[in-house]
Amino acid sequence: MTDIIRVAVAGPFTEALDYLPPANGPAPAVGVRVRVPLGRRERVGIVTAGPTASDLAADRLRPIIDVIDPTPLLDPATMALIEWAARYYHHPPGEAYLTALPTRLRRGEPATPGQSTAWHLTDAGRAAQPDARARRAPRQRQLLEALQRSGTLTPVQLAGIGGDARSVLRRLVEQGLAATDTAPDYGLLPGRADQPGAALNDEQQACAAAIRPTAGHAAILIDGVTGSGKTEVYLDAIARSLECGRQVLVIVPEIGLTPQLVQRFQSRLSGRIAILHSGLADGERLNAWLAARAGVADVVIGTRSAVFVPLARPGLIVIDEEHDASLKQQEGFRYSARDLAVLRAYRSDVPVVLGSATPSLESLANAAQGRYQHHALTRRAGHARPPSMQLLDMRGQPTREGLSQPLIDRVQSHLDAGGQALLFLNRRGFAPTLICHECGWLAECDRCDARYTYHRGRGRLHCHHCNREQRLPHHCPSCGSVDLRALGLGTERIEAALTEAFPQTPPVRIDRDSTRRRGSFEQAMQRAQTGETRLILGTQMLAKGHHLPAVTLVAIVDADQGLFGADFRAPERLAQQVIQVAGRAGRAERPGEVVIQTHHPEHPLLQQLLHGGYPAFARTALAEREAAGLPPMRAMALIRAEATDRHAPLAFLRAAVPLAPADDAVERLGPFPAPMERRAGRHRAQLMLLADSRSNLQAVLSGWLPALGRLPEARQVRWSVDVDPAESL
DNA sequence: AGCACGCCGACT
DNA sequence: GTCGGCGTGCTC
Repeated sequence: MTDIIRVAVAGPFTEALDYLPPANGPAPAVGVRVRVPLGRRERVGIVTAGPTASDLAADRLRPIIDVIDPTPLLDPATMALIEWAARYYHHPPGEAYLTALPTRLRRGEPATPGQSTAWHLTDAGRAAQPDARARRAPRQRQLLEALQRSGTLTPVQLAGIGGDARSVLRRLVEQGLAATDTAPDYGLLPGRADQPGAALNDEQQACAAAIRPTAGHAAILIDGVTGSGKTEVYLDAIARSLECGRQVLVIVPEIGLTPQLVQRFQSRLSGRIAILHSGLADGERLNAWLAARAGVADVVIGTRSAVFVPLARPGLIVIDEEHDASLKQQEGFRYSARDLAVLRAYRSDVPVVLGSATPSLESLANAAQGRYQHHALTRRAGHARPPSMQLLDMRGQPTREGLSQPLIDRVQSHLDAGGQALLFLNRRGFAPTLICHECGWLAECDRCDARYTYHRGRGRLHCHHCNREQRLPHHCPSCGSVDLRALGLGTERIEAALTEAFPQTPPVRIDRDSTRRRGSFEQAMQRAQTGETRLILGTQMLAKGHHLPAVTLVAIVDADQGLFGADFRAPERLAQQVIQVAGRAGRAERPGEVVIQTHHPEHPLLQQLLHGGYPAFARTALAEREAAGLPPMRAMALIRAEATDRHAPLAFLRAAVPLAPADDAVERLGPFPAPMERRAGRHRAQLMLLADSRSNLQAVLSGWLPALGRLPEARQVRWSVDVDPAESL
């Protein structure tokens, strides 16, 4: 038996691979990156164990090519978290390790931060008498004084001085008065702590008091209505953590990591802040990651993947908008940043805070079972009162492009009273369907089982599922009629209807189409926030975060689409959307009003929301999930398969069923075709597993999945497992 | 996932 | 006679 090193490399391997130690030099430590041969290629991998014995025949072993890191890149806790996640989500560990690393480290580049030049005075420079300086050119004098004042000058500070400071400095260096050195530059943002926080009310105080940075692990769910000041509680807890010398990790949904949020953190906290999100340049991302790992950053604000960032001195983890589906990766390594953050906090023995105005049913169930502390923030900050909510029965109502007369009247009266109105419709484009009035032909995408959405502004048909676009046909391809009509509602159409109904008050539309240009979202929001525009309409994008204090009316244009979704989570999503959008209204002095257009005013979900708000809805929804045997009461996993061939996905899943380990504790549903069977030219099917316990589910998956890859049918499909799926479509 | 090998169709 | 299509199989 030869001593080998285990190395996790990207590829379809369920385990790390065995390698001989490098020919020249000692065995690399666990946690360092190495370059290894794999087939004809060379790969970067992470050492996960060794030296140890191999089960493999010696003649199949190849040596490590070289060792990249002098010291471990990943600490044991981070490695254990990634290993655990790879097993739990049944994803190859090598891929899990590499997705946890910034691109540059993945490619094997050195783990060193950016460098910046800094200038300082030499002894000669310091010794130069003030009067001697006085004889110098004014620019030189200015820089000498600046160097004297601040000790060193960095490029950022130089930019503040202006002019061609660099060439003046070069002169000073030539004269021996100044010298350069290089210093690591992690590109961190300074916390300025120059704004006082609002005093916490008693609810916020009780909640903040429960977050004790040095008292070990606790999971705290902050269930706070919009405007109740969750962020103030986070900031209070973060500041106390920083005072204890601990780092804080804040995880936010992709869309939540806005400059405004960063600004707010900077203005309220001291210490250095690192930002981690997908929009960063490779170098910036590497710097932020290294700063977190080195303990140079005190606060790390990041999206999903930041849950894996190593921390030198972890003290607190915050997950904002914990209900948000974007915290679950939807392809490849399908991990939940929220769930992993809770596990990580537990293992690091630090508190974790989960905040939302509309907590996921998962988190509410955890709270009910005593695993999380549950803190409700029921009062809005300042004098803002909760909005009143009202259903508008659409049945039999005449409508103008989807707007009922009562809704138009409400909008008018709010505008008359000097308020702003916000209309929410979660469907962009002009209309979701284009139909031939002569023969009934529908404009359908030829790659998806879906209809084209008609975008009038662009004069095109657009499939929202595969992004295929087409010019608008002049006449029906089936019968030749020119009477093609738009059926149904989209934001463009509402915009047109509003423009006509309120000619004096031009609306601003905020959706992915209208905000495609860089900065146009901020611009539109600006117009809404300053009151320059008093009619605001849009999608999803409106529901998140931004304060619109002058909005007094919020209208949900069409609640019906969310009531009968195929996904069992559709009602939860609708409720969250309604509450989040409603939360935009009446945040200032004026009371807000929320109206919901529906053809199903008697629907229990709407009735619950209306009379008991989100908590009442959640109670009912949890009872329904319990009765139906669905998450969060039971654990779920999906096995998905897709292929260009129509029959292959179902054939694969049917072949898979008999290989499943017998276990009565795990219920199997399907296989069945996905609700939208064909998408982007691929046919899709799935098989659902439900179990009373996660460990039963895991046992079945572990005993089953390895056999699936060996099925001949597996070669015809792309298949994947999704543990705790966020969408079961 | 890559990247080879290998065994059948249309081309300089 | 080759160039190249993508089915099949392997990587420690």
